[in-house]
Amino acid sequence: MEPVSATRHSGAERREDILDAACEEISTAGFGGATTAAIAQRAGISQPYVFRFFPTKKELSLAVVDRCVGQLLGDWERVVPKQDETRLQALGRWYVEALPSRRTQLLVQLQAYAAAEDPDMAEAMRHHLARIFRYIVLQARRDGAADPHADAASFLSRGFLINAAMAIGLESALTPEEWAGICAKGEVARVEDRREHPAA
Amino acid sequence: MEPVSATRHSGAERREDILDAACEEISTAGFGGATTAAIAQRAGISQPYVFRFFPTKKELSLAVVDRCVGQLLGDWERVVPKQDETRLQALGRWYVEALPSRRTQLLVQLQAYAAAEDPDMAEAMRHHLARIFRYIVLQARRDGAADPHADAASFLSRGFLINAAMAIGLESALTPEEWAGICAKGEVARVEDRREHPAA
DNA sequence: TCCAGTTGTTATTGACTAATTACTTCCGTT
DNA sequence: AACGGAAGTAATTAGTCAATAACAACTGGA
Repeated sequence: MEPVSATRHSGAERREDILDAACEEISTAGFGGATTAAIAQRAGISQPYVFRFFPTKKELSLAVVDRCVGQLLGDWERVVPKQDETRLQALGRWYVEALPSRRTQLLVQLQAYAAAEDPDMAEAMRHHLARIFRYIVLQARRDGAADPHADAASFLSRGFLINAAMAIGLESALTPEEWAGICAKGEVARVEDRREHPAA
Repeated sequence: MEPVSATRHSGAERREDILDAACEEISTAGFGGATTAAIAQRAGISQPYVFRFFPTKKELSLAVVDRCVGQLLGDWERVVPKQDETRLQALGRWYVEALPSRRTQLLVQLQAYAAAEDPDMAEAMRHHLARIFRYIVLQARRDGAADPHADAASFLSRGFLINAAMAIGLESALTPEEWAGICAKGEVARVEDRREHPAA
């Protein structure tokens, strides 16, 4: 199973390690706050070695967003609707079910919108958002939706709310029913009747 | 009109100046990226003087989010529904119409979700999100909505999408009709049929 | 006029960070 | 066995940033 050497990896492997580590760091610290030192340490390499694969931090950043959006769309490709379930419903169900395991992936995207002061990042996100929107519209169309664009926009909106709520730890501050209410398009639990700091 | 001295201001005035400047800087650079030097320069004072009013950058940050959320709710209080318009529809209309003038205010909130690695910021945003959600539910209830929580969650979701889209400059990359489609709950224009980089 | 409180600045520091340079270590090939 | 390329590190640097300390100037009142 793979080379005997425990330390030396191939360039391609290291690149993936770095991207993995960068996703983790960026998901919490943001694109500006994540340091190449922390990314390197998490990847198990020295800080300067990062620059062997990505000439600047910015190129690494753009590679990270591209990867996360690609993973999201890749995940969605593999979602199969259950019986009596539309494609959009299946995507929505997956979104909530896979939330814990895809936390990093989604938080990186939130960070990317926040980092849009950089024109290159903004352009990248316009591109990626168009990709995602396009995919959702396609599925809505296959579902035979009367207004695929409206349904897609609503679906997308809910995703943004969920991402933001997840970022501030609302899922662990709410009861499962309340959290399900936030995620669902229909029923929503009575969040506003709780005390101001439910987690305290 | 006010003291003759062009340079010296009262403490209360300076505090407001600093908060104004901090909002501007944070809206683009983020909470981590905004520097006290840039904030001070924008406010027309020296960098160390900022710390006379806010002992740490973190306290300034929390004051900024509190201010922006307060402004949003304050703005909403002043919205009056037109004829044949529900309260929620009026709030939504205001949101889109006031977008250019309230850009900073809304971007700061996006930045706040991204800065939620800090537990204090996360707790503050849970608190603020609850306030906002509570207010929307109240209006939906007054409208006689069948499911005020569901309507409020949908309304809130749309706001998150709009904020993120605004952050990446989607409004200026789209035709007015397309942009209106993103903002509206009903009709949505065919964004996905455009070329990948519409602004280029 | 002098005092005390408020307004404000300059200079500095210690910590941190992206990026560069120069060097070393390992492995497959001939 | 030795050579060339790939994998990887240590040391450093120039710049940035939040926060502190010390000092200066203005203002209103007794």
